[in-house]
Amino acid sequence: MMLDSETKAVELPDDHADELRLWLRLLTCTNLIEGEVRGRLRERFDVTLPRFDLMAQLDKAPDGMTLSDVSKRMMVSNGNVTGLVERLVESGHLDRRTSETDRRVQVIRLTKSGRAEFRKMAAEHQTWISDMFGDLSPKDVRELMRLLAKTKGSVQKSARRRAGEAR
Amino acid sequence: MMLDSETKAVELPDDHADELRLWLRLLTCTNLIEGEVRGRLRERFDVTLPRFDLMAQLDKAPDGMTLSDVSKRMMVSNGNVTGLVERLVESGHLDRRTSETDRRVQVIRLTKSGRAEFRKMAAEHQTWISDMFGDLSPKDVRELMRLLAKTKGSVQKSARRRAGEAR
DNA sequence: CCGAATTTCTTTAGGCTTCAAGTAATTGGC
DNA sequence: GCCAATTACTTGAAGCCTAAAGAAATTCGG
Repeated sequence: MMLDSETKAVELPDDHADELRLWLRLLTCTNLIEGEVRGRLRERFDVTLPRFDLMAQLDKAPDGMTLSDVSKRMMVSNGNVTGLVERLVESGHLDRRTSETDRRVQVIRLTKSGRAEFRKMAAEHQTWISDMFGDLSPKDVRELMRLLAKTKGSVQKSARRRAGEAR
Repeated sequence: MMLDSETKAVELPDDHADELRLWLRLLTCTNLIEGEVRGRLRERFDVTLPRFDLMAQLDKAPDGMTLSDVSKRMMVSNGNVTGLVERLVESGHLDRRTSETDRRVQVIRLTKSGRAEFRKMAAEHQTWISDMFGDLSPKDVRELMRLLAKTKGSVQKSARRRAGEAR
């Protein structure tokens, strides 16, 4: 049983409604943006969001990444990455080779043309995002960054608590 | 952003990097929470998140909803709802009938047992969310709500601009 | 009334995603 | 060296999801 050492003096009688509303609003915002990005990527470049995300990871790693690295970074399952990579190699965006030192490991990189194509997409993508956040002042942006960082930490702590319980 | 290795890396004057970082952080937070909720729903109730979300919509509508209503509320495609509803009717959680006044329309409701099961899940779900946001003060929560509302408005405005352009 | 346009839902094809089980390669204790 | 455990990835089954095309019912202008 988990006990919080920092006990709040008075907790309102189990009112968790605010947090729930916050979560729903967070989800709505993300879905709105994600849907918009998805649609624009398809419309402008005929590419899916997962493909774009994978290429974005690889663009930051000139020496390539293993499938496990990608899986962790993208927070998706291993099997998922296998399929995604398969299709991107097929279409010539990715290059894949078995590691010299560990034959279990597959190292993937962007091909030259894959990288060029990604850079074009990324530049436009960034302007879309900037446009979508257009109404927020620089101060709003900073404040949101701060609060989301705090949120992330809080969620991770909670997730660790749960993972710990499962022992 | 880095340019081609042959070219010199240049920071463009109109820098949108902050907004991009904000978007990535927002996405990370949402994914973390969503993944956690997904895992707990599966573990505790052997139910998927989309099923839970659909039941949540119906719980708020005692008189039922049409598939189109659900589709709009959940921000997913029509065809998606068709399949989701099919499986939930199959499992006895939902009741589905054709509207008396318009035979194109399907009205779906929670069954008695479906509602009971949902209420149990929802109660626990709310405590998970509350726990995950546990490190945020009431003031943080309010501030996040405010900023996300502003963000939502900004994104919708941008989306309308795009939709308008497509004429 | 008639037919064109619209609305509601379903179907289809393809892709994404997870979990769980399986295979292959490596590591580490003995 | 040997073999059990671990790690990296793949496969398979099921479900989720979208866009696009299609079917059925309704609405509305003329």
